[in-house]
Amino acid sequence: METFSDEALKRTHHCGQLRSSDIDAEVRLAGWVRSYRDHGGVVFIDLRDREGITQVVFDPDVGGEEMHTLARAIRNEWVIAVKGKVRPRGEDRVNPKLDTGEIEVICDELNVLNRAQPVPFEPDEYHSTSEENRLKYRYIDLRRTEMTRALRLRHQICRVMRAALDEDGFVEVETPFLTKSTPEGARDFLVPSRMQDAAFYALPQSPQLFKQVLMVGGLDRYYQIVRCFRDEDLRADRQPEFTQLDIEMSFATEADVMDVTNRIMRSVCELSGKSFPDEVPVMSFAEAVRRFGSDRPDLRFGMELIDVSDIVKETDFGVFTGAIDAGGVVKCIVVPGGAEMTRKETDGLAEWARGFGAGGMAVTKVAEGGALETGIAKFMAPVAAGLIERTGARAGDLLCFGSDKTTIVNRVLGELRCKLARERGMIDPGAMEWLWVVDFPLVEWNEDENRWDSLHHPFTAPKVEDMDKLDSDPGSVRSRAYDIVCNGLEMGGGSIRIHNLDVQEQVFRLLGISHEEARAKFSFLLDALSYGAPPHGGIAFGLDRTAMMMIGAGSIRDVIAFPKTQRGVCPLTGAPSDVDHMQLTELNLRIMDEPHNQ
RNA sequence: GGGGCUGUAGCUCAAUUGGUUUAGAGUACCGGACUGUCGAUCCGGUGGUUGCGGGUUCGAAUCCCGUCAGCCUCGCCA
Repeated sequence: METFSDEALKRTHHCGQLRSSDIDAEVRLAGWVRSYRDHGGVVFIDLRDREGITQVVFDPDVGGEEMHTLARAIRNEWVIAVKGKVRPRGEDRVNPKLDTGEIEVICDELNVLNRAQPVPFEPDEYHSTSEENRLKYRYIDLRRTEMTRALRLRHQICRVMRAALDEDGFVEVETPFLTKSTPEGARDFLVPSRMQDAAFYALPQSPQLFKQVLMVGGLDRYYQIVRCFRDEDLRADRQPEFTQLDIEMSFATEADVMDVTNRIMRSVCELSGKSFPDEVPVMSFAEAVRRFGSDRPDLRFGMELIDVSDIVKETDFGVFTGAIDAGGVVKCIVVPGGAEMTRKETDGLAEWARGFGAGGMAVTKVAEGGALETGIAKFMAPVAAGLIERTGARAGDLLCFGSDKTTIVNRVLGELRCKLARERGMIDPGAMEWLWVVDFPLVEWNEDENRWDSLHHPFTAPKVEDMDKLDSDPGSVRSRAYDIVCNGLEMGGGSIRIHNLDVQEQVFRLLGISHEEARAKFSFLLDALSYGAPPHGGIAFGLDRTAMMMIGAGSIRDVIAFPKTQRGVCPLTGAPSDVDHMQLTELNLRIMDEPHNQ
């Protein structure tokens, strides 16, 4: 083991700090060896810490033979501490790639703090490796400036969020992780109780009920940067544990929550050098779905969905007329310059559309003079002029049609416009298009279970003016929910909550939750509502997604220090793993089907 | 659970589409040379169950089947 004095660790500067103005200063640096260049006589080492890189020179004439011999043995990723003098490099030796490139440190005292085995990959900008390796050796991956930058920006984001909320009188309160399983929503992670046989805690999917109880408790304004847990399949933007900025406020309306949110996101964007509008546009759910086929529309490009049902029903094209007769719609999008797509490509769209439950994808191209050609051109010929006028399509454009039930058409064309925008380079990489989506339906019909499900959650308040339809026409009742969307990603969502016990019980009835079930699952909330609950509402943001967007990362794994793989495995620790038999016994648990998991 | 892509030295990739290749190169690592490099350079060397298991074939990294892992995605995620 290497020995060194405490003095060796007393850094005077970090590795990204020294400049020409520091020349002749006596300094101590410590860090990791990024590369070494041994010239036999003089040795150069690039020393890296989280702040940057400084070149250190080992010259036997300055530091002595013993130091020089030790310096020659140094390898990549060893941890060393040096003492020396800052000196200029001379004009022809300046390294413009480094912030510290005008100077170097000529070492007179070298301490090897720790050696390193050859690393599985080198954490510099010239090498890459599989994400699997990066996660397994995360401690090496984290040395990369890109990762350091991501984690530090994430920290800054949290900091400005806290600052903005603190300024507005919000109080950060912690809520339990060992809590009660909730009936709806995602699958819970369960934690067996040792003290109570056959009883389980659940890790919270969100602190929803606790924050409402805090409002009843008079906290008035609460927030928390908090971990949430959902046992569902993973995606690029979904981890089984993820972080939310969770907010709740009393005596608040939709506008109040949206104001606070806008202020926070503006600070976060300012910090990250991203744009945030003075006024965030607000769009109803119905309009978003009608025009963009999505409740989280990406406004960085056009290609809106255009209803052409009334035009094409005059044709003899059975696919369209059949869909309309069955109560569906025909809509289309105009792909600018899309006529250049090949037959193979447009056929590929039809195949792709089937993946979303559509029968296919009809296309046709706009030629010079407004004529249609290829695809379904001959069927559309009689209404070509009407289509051109309605859609505003120009020569060289491609028309893509969806015909089916309204929900399927919106879905397919909504996905299609995003896919084409991506693939055809129609997205300005620097654009940030923020949007509030409001007036969501309170419930949606669940075909499989034959019942109404909450769109948001069961505690979302219905709009006062729609209350009278709660029993007669639940599907048309709008809720007091709102989502904030950026570039087609849902960044956060919330609602004004139900604060009245009668209304809450009415909504439970609508959702098919019996009085007994409601008492069993949420008696604490129902009791709380009956003891003087103030009107209140709030919102929750995906912090990981926010950080991902601000850093421009492709996956939330890049802004999480220790993320899990798609199968929920942590490559670093190997979790999840089997446990000692004694631990199971203590919990009164037995593995039922051992081979199932092998 | 379904669909797609990927898997070859520690790492990043080749291997003329089944055939003189003992599966190569760069980098890392080991040894040597070198007092101004900066992704140092030069010389030499170690390093392989081609993810794993079957099969087809005179012959498989290459074709087929199965399986495992990673990524993307549908379902799922109030």
